[in-house]
Parts: sequence; structure tokens; C-alpha cells
Amino acid sequence: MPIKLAITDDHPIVANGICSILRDAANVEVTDIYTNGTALLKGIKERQPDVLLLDMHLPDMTGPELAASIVKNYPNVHILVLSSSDVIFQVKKMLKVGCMGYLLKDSDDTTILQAIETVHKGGQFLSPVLNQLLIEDMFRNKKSEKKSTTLTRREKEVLQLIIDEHTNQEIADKLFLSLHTVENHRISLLHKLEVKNTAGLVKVALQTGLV
Amino acid sequence: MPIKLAITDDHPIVANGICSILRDAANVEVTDIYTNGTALLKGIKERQPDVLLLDMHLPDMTGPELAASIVKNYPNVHILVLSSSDVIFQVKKMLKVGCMGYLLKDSDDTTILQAIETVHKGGQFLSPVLNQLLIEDMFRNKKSEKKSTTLTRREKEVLQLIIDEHTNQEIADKLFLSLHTVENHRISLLHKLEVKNTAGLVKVALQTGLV
DNA sequence: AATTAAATAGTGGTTTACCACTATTTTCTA
DNA sequence: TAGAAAATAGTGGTAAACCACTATTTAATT
Repeated sequence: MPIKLAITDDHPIVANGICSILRDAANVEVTDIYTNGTALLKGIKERQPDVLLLDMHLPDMTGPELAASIVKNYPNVHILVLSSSDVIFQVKKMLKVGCMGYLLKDSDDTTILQAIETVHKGGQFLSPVLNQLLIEDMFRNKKSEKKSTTLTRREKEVLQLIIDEHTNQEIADKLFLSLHTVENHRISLLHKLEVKNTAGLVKVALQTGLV
Repeated sequence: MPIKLAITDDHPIVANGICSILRDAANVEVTDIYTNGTALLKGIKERQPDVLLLDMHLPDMTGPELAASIVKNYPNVHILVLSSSDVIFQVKKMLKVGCMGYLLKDSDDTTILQAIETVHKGGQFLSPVLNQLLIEDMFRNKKSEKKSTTLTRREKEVLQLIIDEHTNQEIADKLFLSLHTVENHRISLLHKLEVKNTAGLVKVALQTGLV
């Protein structure tokens, strides 16, 4: 029997595209299409697909949160992440929470089909470019194997306010903190996200949808 | 005879999605699919479509540049911009260079078809949310009607290096400029993009695909 | 109950960004 | 070819970011 595939993407165009690509594939059947995280969590209670093709950027929740929740509650559903971002930080994050594959949106038809089949069989699949990027990343960070790239509640709050163009002093006032505390959070962010300055913080945050 | 439509998008999934949506539409025929700006400029020399569905983010050139070039050289090709960004700055920019419509990627099938038909007939089409946003924007900026939001060559170079996390001094060294000159460009950027600091520069640049 | 991570606040300092000006030369374009 | 826009460089200054530390209190987790 064919692989039951659910698609979650807020762009109907993308969902349609995948459907049309898979129309000719006899071994894959698209059983559900969701356009946001809430709908997905609701629908998956009733009907669990074999493979979930999950868009990274949804309007209502972040990719890692959603993926973690599904991996935990429905371990039989294999998640294949669909994203247009090749930011390695994000790729690692999704794999860490238990996703079985990470597919870039510029993939062609056969790659997509192959990825779905591989993930369904319990294998792992990465878009070819990502393999190389991940390896390079490992060489760069031999040491930092255990380093947690998860931001704390406060760090996320501070990061959001930085993106909103506030100064440390303004952030301190808003959150009722000392200027020093905000500075500390800011420097933690620089270290955790491995960037050099504010520009890097904003870039990574926006590219990875951290906030 | 049907409307000849060319699609330019670096994601095959999206291009496929549009094709599948239009498969049932008798009055539209997809004649060409391009995955980057260079290919588009090459192909359009030979075959000019009635409507060009143009993705905002292409790997090799920016949306405004590409659109401006096509409007100038092929005035009969009506451009319908396809973007996932509702940043009003960007919408205005594309309309200003002569695009006939701006369609968000979360549009449904009928909206897409309607947009193509409208643009083909010489009309203008905006995704519904954008109408409201544009009106709000006009009220906010009654004054700044004439303000040019076009970045100069040097400003773009500096902005790119800022995004790459370089300091003003590093940028000066790279471009063989005085530190003062770089500072001036940076402040011009702050004014032109109407942001308060580096965070704002990076945010706007990434969200609008300026660089 | 003990350990760990997170959040808080501080000292003391350097570097960088930001701002308002003026001014010359170069390049574009009407 | 005159005028405008862009690119260049400067003065002089303030505000903010960045950095390496130490240290206490408050959650969270085993």
C-alpha cells in the first residue's frame, strides 16, 4: 500500500506543487494538507500519516517546537523538514529534535520523492549540499559537541527586542532589568549563535526563524 | 487564444505548484519556466510571454533590478510579482519600477488565476492584505512622497559587508576607503531605510532582499 | 536534598557605532 | 555643459556595544 503523506505548509502553491509532483508516483498518497501548526496538531490526532512533510516557517509556531511535539507524541510519524534555509544551525536543531530528513525547497522532483521514500523506510535524508555543510561545520566545532544552541526564555526576549531596534538600556527598562543583565544576555547570544555583533544576531535570528 | 505565462522561481516546487493550479484553466498556458534571472533574460529575448510571474528572491539578481530591466526592454510583458514578503517597502519598490501586480505566496488558486487575468488585461492586482497595508503606509508617510528609497552602488556594498558582520574599519580596508566615508554611507543607509541602528539595517535588508 | 542551569547584577574597561556638520571631487544626466 | 547626485574625507563629539571577569539568587531537574 502507498505511503501516506501529510503536507504542512502555509503556502497553497507549495502544497499544490508537491501534490502535482507526487501525482505520478504510485507509491505515495497525499492524505492531508495543513496550512498551520494548530491545524496539524488537531488533525494528526485523528489521522497519522507515515511521513510528514513539514515546512520550517509556519505562521503560528516555530518549526522546532512543532517537530519536537510530534516526535514525542507520535513517534511513528517520520518528519521530513522542508525549508528554503540552509543555515546549518537550523538544520542541526531540527535533526536534534528527531526529524528524519531535511529537504531544501530548490530540490527537484526525483529528489523529493527519493527523500520521502527514504524517510518512510526509517532512513535519514539530507539535501546534498547540506551533507557538505554539516561536515564542514563539524570540523569547525570539534570541541563544542555538547554546546547547547537552545536559547533560554530571557535570551529570546532580549533577542526579539534587539531585532526591534531597541538599545540595551531600553531593553532593560522594558523588562525591568539592570543594564548589566541585558548586556550579559546579549553576550550569551553572541556566543551561542556564534556571531560577532548585532548584525550577526539579527541575521541568524531572521534566517532561522528563532523569534 | 490563451494567455502565455512565463514563471520565474528558483524553487521547482513552487513552479510546479503554479502549473498544477493552472492546469485546469483553459485560458492560461505556461510557456516557459526559469529558475534564475540570467536564464530569464536570455530566454525572454526569444520568446516573450504575455504575463511574467516573477519571484522576488532569485539566487543571482535582486527583484527590482530584474523587473526594471524587463519593463524597460519588453514593455509588453506584464509582470506579476510573486513573493512571500508583505514588507510594504518592497511592494512599493516593485510597483514603482513598473510591475503590474504583487501576489503573496499564501494566495489561493482562484486569486492567482484572477491576478494573472487582471494583469494580462492591463489592470493592476494586489493581494487583498496589501491594499490595506499600502493605505496605512500612505497615511504614515504623507510627507515623504518623493523620498528615494533606492540605494546607491556603494551603499549596497557597505550594507552587504555590514550584514557579513564586518566593522566600519574592516569595510574601509576592504573597499580601500577612509573610515569616515564608510561611516557616512552607513548613516545614509540608516536614513534611507528609516531604521535606528545596525539591527534595523540587517532586518530590512534581509526582509526585502535588498542585497 | 543536591546539583545544574538560568537569571540576576556588578566592576572596569576598550572598541565601535552613531550623529551633525562641512567640503571637495567625481560621475551621471537632463 | 550646467546642475544634481554620488562618492569621497574630514572634525569633534556622545552613546552604545562589546568583552572578561566575579558573584548571588532563583528555578529546574535528578
